[in-house]
Amino acid sequence: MDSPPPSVRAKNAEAKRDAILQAALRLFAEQGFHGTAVPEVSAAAGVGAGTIYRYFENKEALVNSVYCHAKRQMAAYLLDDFNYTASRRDQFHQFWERLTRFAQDHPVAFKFLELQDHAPYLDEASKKLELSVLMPIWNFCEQAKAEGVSRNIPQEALIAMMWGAFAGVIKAQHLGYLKDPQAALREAENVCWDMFCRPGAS
Amino acid sequence: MDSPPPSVRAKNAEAKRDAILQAALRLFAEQGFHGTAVPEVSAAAGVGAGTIYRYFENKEALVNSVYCHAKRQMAAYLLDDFNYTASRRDQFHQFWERLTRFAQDHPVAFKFLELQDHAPYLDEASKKLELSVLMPIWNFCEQAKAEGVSRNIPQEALIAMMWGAFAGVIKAQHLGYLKDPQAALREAENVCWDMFCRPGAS
DNA sequence: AACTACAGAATGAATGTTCATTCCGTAATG
DNA sequence: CATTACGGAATGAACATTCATTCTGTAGTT
Repeated sequence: MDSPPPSVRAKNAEAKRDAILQAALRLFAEQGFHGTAVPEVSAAAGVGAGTIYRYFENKEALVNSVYCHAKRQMAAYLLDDFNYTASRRDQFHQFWERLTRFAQDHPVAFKFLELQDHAPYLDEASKKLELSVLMPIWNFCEQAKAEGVSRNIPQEALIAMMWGAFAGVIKAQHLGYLKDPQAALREAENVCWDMFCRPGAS
Repeated sequence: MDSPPPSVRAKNAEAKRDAILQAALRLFAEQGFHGTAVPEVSAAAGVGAGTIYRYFENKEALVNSVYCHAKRQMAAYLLDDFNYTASRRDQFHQFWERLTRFAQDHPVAFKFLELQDHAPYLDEASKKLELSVLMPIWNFCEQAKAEGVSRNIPQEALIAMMWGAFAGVIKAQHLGYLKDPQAALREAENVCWDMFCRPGAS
């Protein structure tokens, strides 16, 4: 609708907003929401304390913006150009490979999202976005189950376990527990697939 | 050494200490460390604000006491009278059944432990206790691997995934996502066993 | 047994600190 | 020159912790 002259102002504003979001992401991921002071964020972003309130209504709005930004990024990695016609195993591989790549490219964002999961200060917009990542995985599991590809147990439990296992390896990697993270992640895919599919089926 | 008369005083003191620990456990589990105010804890425990500081040096010492208490409880569930002579599969079943029972009997403690995992304010005593739970699981996995029972992938990754999967189901249960939690937990054991052991081996 | 005096446990108002948010003088923009 | 954005000191609320005081169980006295 409006775009003719991306004035110097607008450019700076966007850059400043991004700096704040990035600093907040890092600090919230490291110290949690309540453990991070707003002036701490402003200092890390290289702006004045008051400036944050020009871009975000308050601390809660800030954390929700960070959350939505990170979640949208994750959703993009997961879904952009996804090939829904591939075999179940290949779709699983796509999911795995995409989530892995997101976690590698944006480790801080991944940690942040895990930490703030289901936090009471997340608003409707954040919760709605949460679903946008879950839905395609849910549908995939439902279809795989209907086809008899996956185990015949409640999807809720299966999804919870697979996500938990995935998040577990990533966390172990971040903590430096894995000698060869790349290899571990590759093997983890097979482990999770065996978890997912019927025993006996390869 | 000293035990003759557990005087009224000593009884009251122990009861009060327990009330504080229990209130703190619940609030920290629900709102996190930084999200919980000390006077909030004292109110929930039914004692004065100052009383907390008669029993704990400060807020950090309090959260560490809560952590150690909960972790010791978990360790007791996991290890007391464990039968190390059983088959690998039966040992696995013991671990699973014991952890499950702990999570059912003490859901708040389990949530607390998951939430405070690797928090920067945990002291040496807490970190040491952490190991006491991990060690026997670690040894079990090492032996199973040596015998060719488990998958031939790094234990660190396997343990991280199994713990993640277990914590995932429990979390799903707490969030009310599972229609039949008991059944889900029973099936989850098999899923995790398949995760653990060589593909093809039953 | 009834009474008194004492030690130390409990209390919550008071204290100093930290934090989220606001305000205003200054600088940059158009 | 008029507007808008900025930084960071200022503000007031909330917090962790302290401390002067009250309360309570215990031991000693009659």
